[in-house]
Amino acid sequence: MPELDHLQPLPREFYARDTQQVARALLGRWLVHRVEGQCRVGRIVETEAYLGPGDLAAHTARGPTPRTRAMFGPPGHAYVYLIYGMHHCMNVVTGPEGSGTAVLLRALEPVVNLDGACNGPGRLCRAMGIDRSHYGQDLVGEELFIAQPPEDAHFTIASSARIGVDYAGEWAAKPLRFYIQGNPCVSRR
DNA sequence: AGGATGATATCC
DNA sequence: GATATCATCCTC
Repeated sequence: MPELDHLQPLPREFYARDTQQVARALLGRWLVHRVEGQCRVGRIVETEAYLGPGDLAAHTARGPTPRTRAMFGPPGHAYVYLIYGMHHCMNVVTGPEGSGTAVLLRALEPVVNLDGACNGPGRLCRAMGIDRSHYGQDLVGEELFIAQPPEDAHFTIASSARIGVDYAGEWAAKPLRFYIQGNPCVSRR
């Protein structure tokens, strides 16, 4: 049983970097949600980078809208949205404020208190208990955050095209999905 | 392979 | 105000 009480949020500077760098750096770190008296923890094993206006696969491709306000906000906050009327997806906002960039969290390896599957962005949010009430929430905080795990395992990072963005023209093929090679919790494809 | 299910962006 | 679309998941 890991020492859950000692887990600390990564600092704002972690997120205020190049989005692809953050997407890679998030792999292997722990997503922590303190909710309903329990601490839910999953190890991030799959991410996708969304590079802001101009990235035709990004929600911010055509500039700010009411929905994407958080994604244009300061780094280290959550951008959560509802997709297909029933699934939530969680992103962490990256880069300088106003860049409209974020990293989608796509899959976790269960560590503590995760019931059911957590591979795939919708299942991840369901298992962690994340929904739109977390929209814009500061991840440099006590309730929902990302932490350095107590012990670091070595792994290899692989990349591929992002999933579900075939409509995005030449942006669909860019290798902006990152995952821990060989990890069984990575979503299919 | 197809349906669920509702918010959102973009049109009129 | 209408409608097409969607960074998905589950069942058939």
